[in-house]
Parts: sequence; C-alpha cells; structure tokens
Amino acid sequence: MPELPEVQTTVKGLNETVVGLKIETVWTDYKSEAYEDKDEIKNPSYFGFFKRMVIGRTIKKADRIGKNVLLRLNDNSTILIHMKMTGHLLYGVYKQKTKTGVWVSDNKGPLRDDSFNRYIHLVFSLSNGKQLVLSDMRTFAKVTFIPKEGTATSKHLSEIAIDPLSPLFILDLFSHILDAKPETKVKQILLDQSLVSGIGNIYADESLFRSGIHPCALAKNISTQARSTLLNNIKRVLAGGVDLGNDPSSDYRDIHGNRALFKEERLVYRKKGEICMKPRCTGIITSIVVGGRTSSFCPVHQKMVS
DNA sequence: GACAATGTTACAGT
DNA sequence: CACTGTAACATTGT
Repeated sequence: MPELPEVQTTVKGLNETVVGLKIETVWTDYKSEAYEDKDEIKNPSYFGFFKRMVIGRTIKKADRIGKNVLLRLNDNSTILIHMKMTGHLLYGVYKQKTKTGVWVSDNKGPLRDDSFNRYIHLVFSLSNGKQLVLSDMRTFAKVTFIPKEGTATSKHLSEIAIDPLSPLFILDLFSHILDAKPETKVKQILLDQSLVSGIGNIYADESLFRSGIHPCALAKNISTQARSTLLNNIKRVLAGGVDLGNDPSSDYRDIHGNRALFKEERLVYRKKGEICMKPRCTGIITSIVVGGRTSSFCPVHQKMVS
C-alpha cells in the first residue's frame, strides 16, 4: 500500500530497531520464472548472489528514495526494498513452523494475529536473535542489492524524480515539470515517479481535492495561482503522514505490525457517493478512471479549466 | 459471487 | 517516438 508517508514511517521504524545489527541469514520463498533475467531476489540465481553480498554485513541506517526503502550496510552497499501495493516490513521474533514452511511471530498481538502480517516471503535473521521480515500478500514487492557507490547509477533508482518534501521542490521547479507535459492530465503527472516521486493514488486525489483542481485538468491550463496551491497541498498532505492508531480502511502496518491512522484525514479517496466535505460545498463525490487508476473528486468545486 | 484495491511494468495498439 | 489502455502479479475486504 505504501506511499511516501507510509514508507517514511517504515524507515523511521527501521532506524529505531535494526541499526547496528548484523545479518546472520536470509530466507525467501519468492520465486518466479518471470524474473529469470532480472536483478531481483525472485530470480533464484540472483538470490544466491544477494545472500553472499549481505550475510555478515551490519545495517548502518535506513533511508528512502521515492517509495523505495534503502538499508545501508556497513560497507556502503545497499539493500533496496520496494513494497509495492501490499508489502510491509516487520520486526520481531519469528520462527519457521517446518523446515520449508511459513514463518510465524512468537509474539501474540498484531504481529501474529493480523492476517496482513502473515504473508512472510523474506526473512533476515539478525545478530540479536530477532528477525526483519517482509510480509507481502500479493507478492508484488521488489528486493535487490546495490553495490557500494552504486546508488547514483542504479537502474532501480535512476528514474526516481525529486522528492516533494524536499526544500528544493518549489513553485519554479513544479511549474517547470508541468510545462514539460502541457497536454498531460495533472493527476497522471502527480503519479509519474519519474516526474515527482512518492505520491500515489490516495495522496494525489487528496491533494487535488484540497486544491479545487479536476484530476483531468491539463497541465498547460493550470494557472500559476493554482499550481502554487497544489504544491502547498501536496507538501501538507504528505507531511501529515501517518500516526499510530487504528484505521480499519488501511492495509498498511508499521514495523511492529500495527495499523496506521492518517493524521491528515482522507476527505475524498474512496468516498464516492458521499457529500463533499469541503465546507459549504454541496457536491457529491464522483469517481472516474484517470491513467488507469480510480480517481475520486468533487465535480462541484473541482472544475475543469480550459 | 462480483468487484475493487495504496504500485509498477510489459506489451499491444494508436 | 510518444502516448494510451490493459493485463499481470495474489488475496483480501465489502
């Protein structure tokens, strides 16, 4: 599920838990013939290489580029994890039920009881006897290794554009990005990781809703004033991030397996048919498909401009 | 049972 | 070459 705030929350959790620990062993049951030629651990021969590269190394810190989690190792090499739709990293004591079977948490509570935490396809056993595991219900996740000094040139990262929370992401730059794709719908630009990184379907809809911009508005038709409003709302919505809590509508779990509550309330995402939550607006939230993704918006205060 | 789901990519078609 | 739409990955919740 994760978009930028969820990935950032996971990175924060990693820095609070696994820094300084050595990787003792790695286990996976990811395996797919479709990945035979790829630099991903789903390719069994690549997984052999991956294990040789990371076993015995210590986790120095975690950080993030776009929606990618990066585990920096003590020799300046990197483990890259993209959680895609349903992946999330969990930290705790895990045991394998049988020699080839599933891994389960020793602890009662969310780690073991929550169904979204049960799809464990990758396990790092650490030097303190605990495990860092990747639960990935739909098995979309990507895990790979970047040699030291390779981050700048890695093909897994070369397409990732500027981070919208960066202080360098200002109106001039955002405007430049929009002007480079004048005929493209604004929502597709927001979702394109090679133009702006970290925004996904939820935060795109929420940012456009708060800015009063129709998801299908063409970049060239958005005024400077509207661009400025949108930029500010993107930053605000992303920085709102997540907090520990209990949001039954989210599949995201933090590193301890707990659900996350959006601090910045969802006003429009998946609210089709409900009355618009903008004060005094009387619109009914509508959903359409834009760039292959369901888009919820208010047809009254998010007007098309031309 | 039908449907949609937070991401990304490959591929076919225009 | 640029863009668009669809399927694919697998399993859940509604």
